[in-house]
Amino acid sequence: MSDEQQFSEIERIRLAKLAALKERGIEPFPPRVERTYTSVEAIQTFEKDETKPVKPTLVGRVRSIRTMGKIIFAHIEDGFGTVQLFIRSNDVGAENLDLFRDYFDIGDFVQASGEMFRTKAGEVSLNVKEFRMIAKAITPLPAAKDEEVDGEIVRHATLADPEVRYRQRYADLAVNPQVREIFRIRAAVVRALREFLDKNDFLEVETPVLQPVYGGAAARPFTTHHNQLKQDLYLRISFELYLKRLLVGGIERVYEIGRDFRNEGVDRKHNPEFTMLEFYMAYADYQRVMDLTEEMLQHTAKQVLGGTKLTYQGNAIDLGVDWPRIELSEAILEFAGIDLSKHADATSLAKAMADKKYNVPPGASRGKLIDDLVGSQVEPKLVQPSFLFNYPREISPLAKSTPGDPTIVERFEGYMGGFEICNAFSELNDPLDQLARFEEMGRSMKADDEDLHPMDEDYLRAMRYGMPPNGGFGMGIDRLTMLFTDQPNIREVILFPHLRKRDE
RNA sequence: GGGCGCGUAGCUCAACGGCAGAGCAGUGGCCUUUUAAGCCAUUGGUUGGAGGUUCGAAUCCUCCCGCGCUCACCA
Repeated sequence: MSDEQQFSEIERIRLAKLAALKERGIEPFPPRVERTYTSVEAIQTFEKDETKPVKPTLVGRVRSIRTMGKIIFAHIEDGFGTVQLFIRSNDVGAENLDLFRDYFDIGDFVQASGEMFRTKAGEVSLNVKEFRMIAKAITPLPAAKDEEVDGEIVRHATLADPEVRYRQRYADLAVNPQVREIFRIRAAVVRALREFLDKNDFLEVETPVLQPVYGGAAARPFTTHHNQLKQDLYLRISFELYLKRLLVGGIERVYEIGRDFRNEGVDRKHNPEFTMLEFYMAYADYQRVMDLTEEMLQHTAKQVLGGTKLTYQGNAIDLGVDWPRIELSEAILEFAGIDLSKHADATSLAKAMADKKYNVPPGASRGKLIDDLVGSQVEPKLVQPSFLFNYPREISPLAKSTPGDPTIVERFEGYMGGFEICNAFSELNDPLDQLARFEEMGRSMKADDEDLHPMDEDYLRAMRYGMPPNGGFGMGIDRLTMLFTDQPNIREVILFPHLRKRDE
């Protein structure tokens, strides 16, 4: 394929400009640049006292150009804001003005020096004395100004196609400042969580991503292989079993923030790799963890948003109140109209659900049915932050049973904005009970080979050395970020979300 | 995996069986205080791909590719 075919007309023109610059002895990609102020610093410094000269050297990407004969106005954008360049033939010389006009394009990175001043229209700008190219752009940025037909609404037509936005996130970020803001908030969320846990004496650790035995959650793993060891390995689906090994080792409070990988369906709440926070706290139970969860998320909201109130998809949410704690069976009675105490087995519960016209997966266990009820009838209604607690044992193999009822475990999930954000329990620390649970799971899994989970013998050995009673917690950082940035889709808070491969 | 929808110029979108268009971007020109600059001129398309129906297909049909929504799946 020739260059003629693989480059667009605009790109060919820009390549010609690039060649022309080199021809004139100008290096379009110099190795070093100078900068004495950011855009915002230059403007603010000047505004403090406009009688005092401010002579900055600025850098940035050209975002607009308005040529008016012997003067040129252009806006450049750096990582902090934008600033207008004022380039006048009288100041830079006719030759340089022509150079800018003929060879500089929107998208190019430039360096410019001069003196700050205020234009007749009132905008603080740089009166340019010298400028130079510091990086030439070949491909035009996917943005353009747009004009409403009836002249009412002013709108810039920037990249909107979700497919291109995700596949070419660099272009999305370059033209959509609100997208950059999402990832600043995301970073602030993680920072605030870390800060909170560090302050509460939790030790941050890193545990293996490549695991010989996967566990700690219900999901199919990604499989890989180590050549020299001649052994299959799995990308972790959770950190749980490794972090709890550390409790055995005498670390009382431990947490990890990192990536989990689950080989499952992709939708607006699921990406194959996602960021998880898990912490484990010795000598705490799940009620104590609920208290800490409330505190942690209130702290995070204050740090990130400056307060405890946020709006998610049109719903006002306040994290600042005491979160309601609703027993799971009560929530199901209230929101789904089914009294679990009257349906002690799967058959009976399935019938009750069918009577209510709820979806009933065939062959599901009672625990699975309850989980489905929560997901379809309860979860969407939990817009304000709240906890559901006391879950069925059969869907919680790592949680400790309640003292009064062996079929129920001390587990809670936190909900906000109509979806689950965290999952926690009083961790099971009895190795014999844990072995029984694994065997139980193994049996119920045999019906479906794909989901068969291996037994983690080493984890059981660790438990036999003695594990302190503890409360554990897991939370999806991506989903929390969705709430804090009011985004309906997880792809909006992941820089490079997974998409199907496309032949180009 | 199922259902529904979408895919047209660099970007945002029209045209919906009858000559493939607009705004912005680009290119050439005028313009020394613009900022949606303005004015004049102008380039740019295998309408996601392949096949079919038709005198004629961006438009209708089939298949494929990709994306979105949704359902299912997801201890």
